Amino acid sequence: MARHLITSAIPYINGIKHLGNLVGSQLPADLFARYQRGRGNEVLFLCATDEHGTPAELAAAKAGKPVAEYCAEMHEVQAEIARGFRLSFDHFGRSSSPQNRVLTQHFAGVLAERGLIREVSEKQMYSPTDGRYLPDRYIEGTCPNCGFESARGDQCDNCTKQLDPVDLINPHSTISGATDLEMRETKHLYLRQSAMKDELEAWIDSKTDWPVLTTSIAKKWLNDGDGLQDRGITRDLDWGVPVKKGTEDWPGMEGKVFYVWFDAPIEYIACAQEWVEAGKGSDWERWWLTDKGASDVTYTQFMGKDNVPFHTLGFPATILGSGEPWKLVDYIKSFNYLNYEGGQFSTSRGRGVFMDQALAVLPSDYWRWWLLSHAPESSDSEFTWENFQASVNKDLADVLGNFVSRVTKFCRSKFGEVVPEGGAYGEQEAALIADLSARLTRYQAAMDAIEVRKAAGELRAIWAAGNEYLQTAAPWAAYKEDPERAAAIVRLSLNLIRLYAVLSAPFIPDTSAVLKEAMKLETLDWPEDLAAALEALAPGAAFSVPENLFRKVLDEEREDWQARFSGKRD
RNA sequence: GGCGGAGUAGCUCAGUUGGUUAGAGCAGCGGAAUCAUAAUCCGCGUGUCGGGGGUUCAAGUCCCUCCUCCGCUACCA
Repeated sequence: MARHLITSAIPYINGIKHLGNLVGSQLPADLFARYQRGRGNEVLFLCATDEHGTPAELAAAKAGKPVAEYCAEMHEVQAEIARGFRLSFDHFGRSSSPQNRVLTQHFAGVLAERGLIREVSEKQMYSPTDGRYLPDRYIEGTCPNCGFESARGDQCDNCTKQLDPVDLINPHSTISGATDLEMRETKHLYLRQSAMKDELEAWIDSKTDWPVLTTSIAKKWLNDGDGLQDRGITRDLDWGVPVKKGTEDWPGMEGKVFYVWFDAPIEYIACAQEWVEAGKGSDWERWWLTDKGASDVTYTQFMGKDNVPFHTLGFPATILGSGEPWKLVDYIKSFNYLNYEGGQFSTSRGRGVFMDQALAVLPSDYWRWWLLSHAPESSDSEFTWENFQASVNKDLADVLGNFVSRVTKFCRSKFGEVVPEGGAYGEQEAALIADLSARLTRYQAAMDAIEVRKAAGELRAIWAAGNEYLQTAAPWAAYKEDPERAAAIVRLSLNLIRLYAVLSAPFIPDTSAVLKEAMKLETLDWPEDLAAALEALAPGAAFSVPENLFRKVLDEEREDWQARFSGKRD
């Protein structure tokens, strides 16, 4: 039995994520986790909230709450929404956990011992009014290049010139508007990624099967300009993991915390510890330490393209630099962005559909199906309400839902709610089984390779094959001349429903559960032999006709939602 | 500006290492069927493969150039 460690990029704590965020990491990760479990493999699927950093502090302040309290509440909000989307995390942790604090400090200590951390004294913009150092993007002023008045400290949005906050004319804090900004000398720790450039590059070069999106971004950072740069891993903030060298204090670093991008990936490991702490598992080391049983683990990470540099370079530098036997990622699946109705999803402007809103409008399976079957794998893709309506109505209601409906209702009217006896599978059935066997092989190959859209296409074709078969076999016609023949056709068709319950589970778990219930199945065993799988439901077995699996999205609803989500969420 | 991704049928997208008449789903048109959520099934595509130039017996696929969209650009995460 293969063992799969699967992690999704951890969503930031300050608010509810939109569908683009969902389809870029958590949802495909869940698809893969469910598939691997379905195949009978051992899976540890982890995710968490990323809770540290300036935006969390500011969001808490805006909400008028202590940051720890704010994060605890928002974590629960995100966890509830994740449950709503049926994201099957084995544990949904928190980067602010005690486990992550200890582990982050441990890594910093080990890296320091191995000479991979250097101290740098630098000047940072400080705002006495705000009582904090300001990251570049929280400073605005007039662009010295083009005169644009709302240029940010890192880059001018008007002329795109890259800036340093000190270049700005009349700089002010975007938090308070304060203009009494001053440069202060402060000391920070840098991870010497440059010293590991060759090792990282060799490792990346060995990953010839990774998506080009992943490797091209990694190589760009490795070779851009002067090559891979060292990265600051500490910040002058209150909220975060206090800087320590293992368990020892770090002279000169009092009052500072680690940078979120240092501690966030480490949470992947800490989350496994939290999983044990929560009583859900007993041995995290066999997933994470190669000398404690993790050498046979396949580790797959899922993320949006903006996260790629940190997962291909930063976190591996931490792992490799430690010299300890931590499990390194085997495959990085990265995604492009999902756009919304001709533009971008916008958290700040409330443009697009957010996870909580999506669930309020339709059951999660509708969203899971559309998002996964349109996953932005090769390029950015686009959500439109018209496409969404057409796709879910056709694929879910017409192709899958109606198949289940016509088969179960026909059987009930002619044979009762029981798998009919009599007749035998013949040529048409053999042809169907051959066709489905080929499709199943392709479906599995696509899922193994995490080719999400291709897998969705194969699954849809498997559903459609049921309708094609039924149309050709025409049990309603056969019944008049040869009821036994009709019985065999219906028996096979009912077995198809059982097959669909199994194969569809990774994409649409709730619907799969409804079918499992209706067919009165004990388990959802993956079909190793298709011919045998289509005789699993024996003559005489009882079933029940389920309610229609999917209702259709109406034109009026679509228009209503189109208007409601075009901007400004309450 | 630099780097990366993309530009293929009305729409959403496939198109391995260049190789026969460029594909799928949806929409549209025609037909069949009537078990079913008017749901299904079958048939129907002359598309300057963003523009131009080049290499080649052969290019959507390789090279050059230009145009458009998107992302990243290291202190947002």
